[in-house]
Amino acid sequence: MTTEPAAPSHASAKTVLVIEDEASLASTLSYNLRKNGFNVSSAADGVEGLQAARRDRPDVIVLDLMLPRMDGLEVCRRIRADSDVPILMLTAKAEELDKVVGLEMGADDYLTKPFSMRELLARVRALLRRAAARPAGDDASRISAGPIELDARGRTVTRGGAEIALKPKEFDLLFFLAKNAGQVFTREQLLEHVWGYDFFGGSRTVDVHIRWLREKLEEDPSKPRHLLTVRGIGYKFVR
Amino acid sequence: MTTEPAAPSHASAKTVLVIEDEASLASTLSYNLRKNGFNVSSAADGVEGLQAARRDRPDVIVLDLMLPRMDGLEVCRRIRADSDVPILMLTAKAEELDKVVGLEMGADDYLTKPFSMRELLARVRALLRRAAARPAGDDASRISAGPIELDARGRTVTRGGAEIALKPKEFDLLFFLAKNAGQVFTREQLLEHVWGYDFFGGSRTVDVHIRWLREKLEEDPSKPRHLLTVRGIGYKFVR
DNA sequence: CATCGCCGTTAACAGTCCGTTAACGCGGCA
DNA sequence: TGCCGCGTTAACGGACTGTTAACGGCGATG
Repeated sequence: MTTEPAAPSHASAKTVLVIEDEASLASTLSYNLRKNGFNVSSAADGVEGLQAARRDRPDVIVLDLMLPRMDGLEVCRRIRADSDVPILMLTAKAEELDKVVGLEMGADDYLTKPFSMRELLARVRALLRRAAARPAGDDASRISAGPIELDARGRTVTRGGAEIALKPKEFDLLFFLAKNAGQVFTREQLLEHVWGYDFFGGSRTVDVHIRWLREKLEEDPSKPRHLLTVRGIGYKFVR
Repeated sequence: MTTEPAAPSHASAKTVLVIEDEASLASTLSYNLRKNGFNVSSAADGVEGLQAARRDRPDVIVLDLMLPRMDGLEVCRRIRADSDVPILMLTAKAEELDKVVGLEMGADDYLTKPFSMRELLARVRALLRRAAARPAGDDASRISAGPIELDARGRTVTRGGAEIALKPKEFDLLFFLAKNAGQVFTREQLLEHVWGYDFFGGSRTVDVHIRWLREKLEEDPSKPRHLLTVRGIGYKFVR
């Protein structure tokens, strides 16, 4: 992970996070982006990329589909779990389009290799314009429900101002449910969205995490007011 | 709009609406889509395209950005006003991307000319897969009948704003009847649609559930106004 | 490199809720 | 009036969920 203090950084300069394992491409991207006035940070595999995304809060992310340690789709999905940052995906072959269905995973745009720097820059700029045009309060990084407040940026939860310590999975699950408040999800849906499409464990895991969340969030865990069971279906979060 | 009972839909040929003014491209698109098993309808300008979209209810729309009479963005926006049909936009130059911001307008994907038929087909298929994967009940998920309101996403029912607790089967049965309001169903039909084709129990089960629903929904359960008996046939829901 | 501690997962058990069925009563229709 | 269809109730058995605890892995830490 290279977090070189980026070149001449204007106050208005936007930061691009490049997640790309192929060294030559990564440096070409960084060079050209910097030359065009962007701050650039980079990561060489999926896990580092995810960490960098959460830490650096870039304005745009350029994300390769094929990555060591965690593939691009999974990275994309996890970033999307608590951020609306525009994501431009890079795919090696047109055939991978089928796999991408990337927009479904939450990517905002994609490019098929090989591509010109000119095109990449155009798309990065387009994504930034889009993001700028988006209403400011549209940021889904903060969610509140009664006395409970969620902050995706710091991954913190407070109830009545007091911070509540949640384990990573607990936070992910709670945040997903809160983001889609009012909607019921089956255990399988929750596993797919929160745990990941490649999770093959049993669905009772969800129950246990719900139990723990209730213990920490609900006034009376045996009579939950927010994390509700929908018998025969699954769970939902209500404000 | 057909009012048949919503039954499991079998796989059938999907319809693509092509809205493109350039005749040679339009016919190439139609030819290739048909060759690949799609039904194709087409329109040569924006106004016709919008009409066709509303009339034909296609499964996917391929929409050129530059069109006579009404441009693609406007068509896209108007289609989105009352439909979630996937839209694939075609742009003449990469630079138009700037203008497109197409996804923001509600398009689901786009292609820059020139493109290969192979790529177009891949993207059309990807859009169809996306649409198919989208949870059913994602639209038409809210039904109201007088003071009674149904929400499929949260599986909640309210009467006059107050939430009514229903058991899983009760909700399924009510939702099915409400979705097909005005139509009479025999007990066997209800068992097939609500319980499932593999249910082998007796039909009196339906009666009991109707009874329970009346108890919870009707002002005077002995004189139901919504859940009506059709003697000798079965039941129906009226608004 | 070893150890510790945290977290996620799983299994097991208990309790609750729900769906089904049977039985009886009532009312309409022939 | 007799039969058939429907309303109504209660009870049983099973499915689903709540709850707890133990296990194993993984990263942190020294």
